[in-house]
Amino acid sequence: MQNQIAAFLERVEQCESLVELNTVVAELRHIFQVDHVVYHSVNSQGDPYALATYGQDWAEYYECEELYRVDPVVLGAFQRFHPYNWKSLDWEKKPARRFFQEAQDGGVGNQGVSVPVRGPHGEFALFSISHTCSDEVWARFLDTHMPNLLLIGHYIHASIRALEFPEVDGNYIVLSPRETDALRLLGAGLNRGRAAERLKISEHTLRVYIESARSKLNASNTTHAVAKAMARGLISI
Amino acid sequence: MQNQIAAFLERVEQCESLVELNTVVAELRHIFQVDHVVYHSVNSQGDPYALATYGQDWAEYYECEELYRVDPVVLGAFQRFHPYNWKSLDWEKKPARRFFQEAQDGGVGNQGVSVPVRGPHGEFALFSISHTCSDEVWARFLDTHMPNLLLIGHYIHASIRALEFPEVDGNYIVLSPRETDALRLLGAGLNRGRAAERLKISEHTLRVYIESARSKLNASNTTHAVAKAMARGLISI
DNA sequence: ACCACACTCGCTATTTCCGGTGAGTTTACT
DNA sequence: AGTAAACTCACCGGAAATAGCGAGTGTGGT
Repeated sequence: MQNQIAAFLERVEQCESLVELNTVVAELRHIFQVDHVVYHSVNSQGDPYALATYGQDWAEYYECEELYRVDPVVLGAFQRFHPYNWKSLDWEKKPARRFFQEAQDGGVGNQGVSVPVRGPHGEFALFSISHTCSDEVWARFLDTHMPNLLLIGHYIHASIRALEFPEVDGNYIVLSPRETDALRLLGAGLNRGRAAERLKISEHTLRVYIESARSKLNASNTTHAVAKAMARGLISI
Repeated sequence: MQNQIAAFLERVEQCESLVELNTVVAELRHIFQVDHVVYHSVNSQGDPYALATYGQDWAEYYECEELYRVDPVVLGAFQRFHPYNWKSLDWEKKPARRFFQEAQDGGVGNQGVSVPVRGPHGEFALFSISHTCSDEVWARFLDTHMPNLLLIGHYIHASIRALEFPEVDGNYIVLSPRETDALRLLGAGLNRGRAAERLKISEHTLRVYIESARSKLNASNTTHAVAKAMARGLISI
């Protein structure tokens, strides 16, 4: 089994198109003997991408009704780090119960597990597996495969990133150390006065850095500059 | 070997204190037969945490001189997702070359690999392993252990989170749709007037959203709020 | 039925930021 | 050895954001 998974990861890594990736990922159903496998970006914008083995009816219904706003799996993803069993989520609320029923009818299955995947540039995606079985069988499955799921989710994400951004270094922007310092402190909530104090320079000098960073980043104001710098991975707060 | 690693992951998961975790992680040196193992949070705020087997001299020097500002390993981490070989970084610039030399003298080793780890709440950490050996030997090591390193980094992070925040749901932040809209537009460079126009609401109403988002995020100003929201994956520009 | 919260609107004073114009020293690449 | 870029400092007027006081509606959960 572990060999099968290692081979699968390698295949994912070597995919040369999203279509190919799609078919490779769908094969996981056979490897794990489960009903469905899903990878989709949760992020509101950027690269909306979904790759699912669900029936088209359910997928379309989910999309049209914007069920991600109600789906406990998605909502729970924001606060979790490790792969989590769907059973551990809060299904008590009325909309959640309704959603669960509809998902069942849509063929999703009564058991599921999801892996949150966070990338640079704020990408956020979910890799999930769902199945129909008893709690005991499912618990055993999770016990064996939690680490594998984490790996698979990350490898799929990495592959998609590689396919979508082949030339990462094409439009590189380099901020000087002082510019970086300035944006980092501003992003951390300091105003110009305090940031200048912290860097032991005059506020005027600090302003020069902000403005040069702003012009490099083609940003219209400080907030924009900080946001762009974060999105490009030039700073982190 | 894979059994050893599975056992290690389990031990990490069951650690009941940071001290214990520290010793457990240090044992990785023996499992992998490498010089050093490091886990440290890169984030400026939140929970500055470091766990390293480096000599104290180097660690203190690094800290005092703020070498993270120059360290290509840290700078490269911001835009990477997958574990990356230190050799793949840009060591051409003068400060980088100097840093490399100093790190060598500090006993870090000439080879290394790092795993970026991103959590909810905007945590960002690096798990790294360094060693002294030839490129060929190192390449073989990476070939075998890349997936393991990813797992280990994530499990350590999860363990630290569990120890530091036993009550995960205490400090979770949810922005309302309008608050999200507001921060996204501000992060995209619009000023309040234009953002309000875009959302077809009065500027005053927009201001209310900004302030409620600011208070939820515990941010001192708009820039801070946008930065925090981005770091947490609540918005993306 | 009530409470909490999301959504919508307005005014004023104070603080902070933006844009434009300067100049001088040191460091680094070619 | 020359050029480019980073780093440091200063002034001023106008634009924008923050802080402080408000009020009213609609929805969802206990």
